[in-house]
Amino acid sequence: MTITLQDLQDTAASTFGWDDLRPGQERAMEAVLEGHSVLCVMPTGSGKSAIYQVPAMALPGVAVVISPLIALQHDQADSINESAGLARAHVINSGIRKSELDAAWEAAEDGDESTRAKFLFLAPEQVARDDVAARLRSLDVSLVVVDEAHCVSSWGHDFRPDYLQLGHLVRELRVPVIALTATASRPVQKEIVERLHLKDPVVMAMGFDRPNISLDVVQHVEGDEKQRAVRDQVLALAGPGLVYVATKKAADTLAAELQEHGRRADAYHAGRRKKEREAVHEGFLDGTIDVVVATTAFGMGIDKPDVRFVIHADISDSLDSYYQEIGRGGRDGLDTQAVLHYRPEDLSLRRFFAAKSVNRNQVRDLFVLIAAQDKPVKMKKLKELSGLSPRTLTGLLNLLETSESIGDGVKGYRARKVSADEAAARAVEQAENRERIDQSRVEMARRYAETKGCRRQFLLSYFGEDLPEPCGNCDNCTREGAAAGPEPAEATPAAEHDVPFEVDATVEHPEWGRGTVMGYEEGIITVLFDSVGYKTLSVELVMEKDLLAAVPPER
DNA sequence: CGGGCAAAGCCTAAGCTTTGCCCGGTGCATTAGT
Repeated sequence: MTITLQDLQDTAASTFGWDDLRPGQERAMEAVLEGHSVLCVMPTGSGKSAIYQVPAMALPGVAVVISPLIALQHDQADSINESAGLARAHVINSGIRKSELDAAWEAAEDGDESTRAKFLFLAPEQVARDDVAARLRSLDVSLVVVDEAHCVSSWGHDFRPDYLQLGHLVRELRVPVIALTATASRPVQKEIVERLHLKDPVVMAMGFDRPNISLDVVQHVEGDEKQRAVRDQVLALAGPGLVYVATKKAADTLAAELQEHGRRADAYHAGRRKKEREAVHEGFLDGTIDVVVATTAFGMGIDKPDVRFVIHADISDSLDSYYQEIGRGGRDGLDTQAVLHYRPEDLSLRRFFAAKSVNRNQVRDLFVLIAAQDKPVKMKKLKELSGLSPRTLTGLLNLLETSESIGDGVKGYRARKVSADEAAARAVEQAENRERIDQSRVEMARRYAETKGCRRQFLLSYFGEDLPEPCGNCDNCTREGAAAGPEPAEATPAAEHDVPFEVDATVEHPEWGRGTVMGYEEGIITVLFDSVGYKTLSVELVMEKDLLAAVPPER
């Protein structure tokens, strides 16, 4: 039986009550029907979920949906089951009772297509289990969906290492993959495609610009004074809003202060009880809480259209994060404020978090252990043999695998022909690259905070997009004096066209190796180097000294 | 890396500065003990 676009439209209408599919949704679904994988970069609330829900419902098999937060999985499964009027979506995780777990698997294995489960929601940690992976392999799987796919790129070997193992599942199942995310710069998109082993994917990225969000940065010298400024600003602002802070303690303190001043505010961070977090989340959605003061814990899955301000009391760890956070404002298209309160000292905490170290001896020992096996060795066996914690083990395996010292573990890990010292060195190098890149992302956030040019041009250029004219909706564009007079700041308009390399071109630097041109801004070229991360160079200097060489694109 | 707190230091009693130390974000799963 061949499924047609018409079938999908029928399913969309009959099951979900969506009478019209948007062109972008149709294009993505068509690609899936043709057997292609799809990477969708679209803002929350733009109908991203439909892209997998409709085909999954129409196709005979089961869609395996990978999502980072169990709470989110339940919400999505519930909403599907409500639409379908039948339990077609099941959640599998450690908190589910045995009986329900059995029921979920049985529903997925059901021979009767009219009652068979259509969706299984799992976190990557589940997929990483050999028994779960084996059972998934035995199913008739129609699709693999990776929700919040940017996590594949941002959560490395130390936090949720199982995220990096998702590629194995994709390789084994050989079905179309739909990767969904709200924000992913070009390099992040590239990393998602590589990590998930997407072959020839259809990439659908909507423009990043959110012109209704005004961009401001307020510079501070003293910490106390910044704290007061943030508080006073929030007190003066109307409407639902978010305040991002760097630490849990700061979230509690500021929320309490706002409450004392009569604001309906509350704190959200991972240190609070589950019940409390849920209450804050719900209160924000239904309008009983106006201001949520949060750490990075708050964000994913929040779909509230009328957030009027997103204030950062502390700078984010990257512009990727920053853009994601302010992107939670103004989804309704109305005027919204994004204000960053900046102190250079705040960067130190971000640099601290970006610092990741790897124990060379530990990697070496693990490699020696794998090399000593006479046949490919499974995760479970390695856990016993090495005595390492699951997280450490997975993290080290990721490093050894991406640095190509061991095979991919799908049928067990096998050492390649390298010496143990070489393998350890490569793995350490791999981790150091990652750290340099993360540190350089912090550096780009600093440059954003300190730029004298149009903030939006800077941000969009970071995401590989060109905004030809200054936006007129950021502090640098509207500051007194900046707008007055004929093009005062734009002293070198001619240089704009005089760029040595296209955006996205591959270039080579004698010291930093290969990189990708990210964009231009005020006579500065930004290049993301594979091993050292973001670097900015003067265009004039690059041209004068021939600092960068063009690398022809790969065949 | 820097903020914040506690203890020590200063040098003559009560209060201020310096020194030393620890801590800091995201969530899954799992385990021990009620």
